[in-house]
Amino acid sequence: MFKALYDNIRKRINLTETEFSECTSFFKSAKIRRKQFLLREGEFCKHTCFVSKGCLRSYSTDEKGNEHVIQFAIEDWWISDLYSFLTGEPATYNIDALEDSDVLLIDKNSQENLCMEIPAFERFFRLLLQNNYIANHRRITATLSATAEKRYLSLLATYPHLVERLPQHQIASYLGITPESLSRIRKNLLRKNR
Amino acid sequence: MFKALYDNIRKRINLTETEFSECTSFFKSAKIRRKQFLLREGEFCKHTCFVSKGCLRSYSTDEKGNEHVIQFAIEDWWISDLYSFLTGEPATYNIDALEDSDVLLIDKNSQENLCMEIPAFERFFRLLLQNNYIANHRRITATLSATAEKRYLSLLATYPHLVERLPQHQIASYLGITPESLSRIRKNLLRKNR
DNA sequence: CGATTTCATTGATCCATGTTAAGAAATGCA
DNA sequence: TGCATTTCTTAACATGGATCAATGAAATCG
Repeated sequence: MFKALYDNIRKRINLTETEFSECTSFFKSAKIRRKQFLLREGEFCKHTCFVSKGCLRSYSTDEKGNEHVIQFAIEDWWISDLYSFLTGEPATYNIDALEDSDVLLIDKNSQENLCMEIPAFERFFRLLLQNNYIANHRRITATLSATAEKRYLSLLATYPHLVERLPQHQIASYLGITPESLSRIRKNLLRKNR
Repeated sequence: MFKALYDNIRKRINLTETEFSECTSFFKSAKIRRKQFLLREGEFCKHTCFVSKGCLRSYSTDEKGNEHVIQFAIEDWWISDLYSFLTGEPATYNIDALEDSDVLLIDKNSQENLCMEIPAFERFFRLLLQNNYIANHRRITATLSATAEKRYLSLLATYPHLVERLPQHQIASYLGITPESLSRIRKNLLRKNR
């Protein structure tokens, strides 16, 4: 079960086998069934979460009750409300499962202890933070300068498997448009390609 | 000249007078005249910048040549391409001055040395990072869920002085709309308030 | 100071996306 | 298996914001 985590970590830092088996004790594993919540808006985000199977998403809800997907996380991805996790403020996002999922959770204390024990993890978690940063960054630039169609194409190019795997209205929500609009955009693209 | 910096730092961490005068030596001061650049897309962002007088902005340019303002920084604000600064990748933003400005610059090495010398600065820079994080976060949520009018009102409520001080087309660019649209939105709001 | 550029406003028109509503297809569940 | 729910598509219409063009006002510069 920890194999996926090991591979994920090794993509970013070097660890001996021994160090890795040490590190696993800082994580707890959990199952989250479809539609179950890992975090609700207003709660405190205590964990950073690694997805070893399934798919989670984070999203916010506006006054009209519309959901806006912030991030998807399938196998080999990390997810959390990093802002709440870092600051200790209440979460502004919800995190729930779109599919029955297996996850590994590490809480703030464990994260700090792990960094004490194996300093390479300082770097690892900093890199996770940076990735998150980059993602936000890209998203802001994309929303400011690209049409929905372009953003869809870019998502499709970067994560084709995601687009195939998830319901279209979730993708639409991520892109910041309605399911109807996405449906139209797709139809249009088909027409163009013929 | 360092008074503004001192006040800014003291808002976040406690420093003795001695520590502060030590810390000033890590910064270099500079003047940036209106329309001059502090950073251009593609260069490496080597500095974090504190504005003690004037106003800077960061912005990206899309394929059509349109500018999209990412952030404004007037007196008492910090600005940089944090992503480039952190990762060492080339900058994706430009930073230039909207008014003749006085700034204090600290480069990456100095920042690290400063943290070694006065560990409280670890916390300080982490807080700057978090602020940036929060700003991005708010921006994403706002663009996903609020109309241009609402975003304008919210900017006006949070930073009224900014909106008064800057040319309207810069505000429009920050909001992700054209100057014409902003002009109409304002006209509309006036009508509503009468 | 006048000349030039930048900025803000307005109107006309266009287009992308939202809204509402309905039905079809797929999926889940009893 | 069959009914209920979820998902996707389509269409008609509404709307926010973009684009284009023109004008006047304000700021900047030589």
